[in-house]
Amino acid sequence: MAYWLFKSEPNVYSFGNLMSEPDRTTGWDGVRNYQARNFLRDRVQVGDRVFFYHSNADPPCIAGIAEVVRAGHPDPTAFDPESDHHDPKSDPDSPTWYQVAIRAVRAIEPPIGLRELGGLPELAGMELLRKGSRLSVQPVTEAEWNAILAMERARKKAKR
DNA sequence: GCCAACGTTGGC
DNA sequence: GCCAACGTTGGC
Repeated sequence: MAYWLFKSEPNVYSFGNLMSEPDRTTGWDGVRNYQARNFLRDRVQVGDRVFFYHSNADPPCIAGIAEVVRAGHPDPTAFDPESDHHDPKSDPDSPTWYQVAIRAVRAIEPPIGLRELGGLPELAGMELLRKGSRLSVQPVTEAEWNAILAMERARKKAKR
């Protein structure tokens, strides 16, 4: 099992939106970056865990955890002229863009802000924290994943 | 709103 | 293949 971080702007699609879906599941469509596409197509597997990150939010934060319920398959919005993500150059016989399906596992409440993450020494090499990082689907190491969950537990404990 | 960092496009 | 111009991302 591998770990990932998926970015979404909450005013477009939030973790709350995912929780409200039938079966709390959605297709992660609309990714139009080749590096992110390669991860979705080739690397993300059923059972992998995902941090759901809110970008362009106040504050930017990890808002929840999801699991992958379907591995990479062609993104149907690329072929839909009505979609904002329509790509007329993508050939259905050789699709350019891929999606996976994810299901919400649980919210992280309150969310863990980017600034909190920046204070964790274990995350010094994390892609999310790299200046200028824009990758919307990014791998998370097991050490990074565990450090973030440990911070969440420590926070709960401190509140009691 | 600003702007740095980044990815893509297209002329050459 | 180079690289300038452009559009986008995303924190602040």
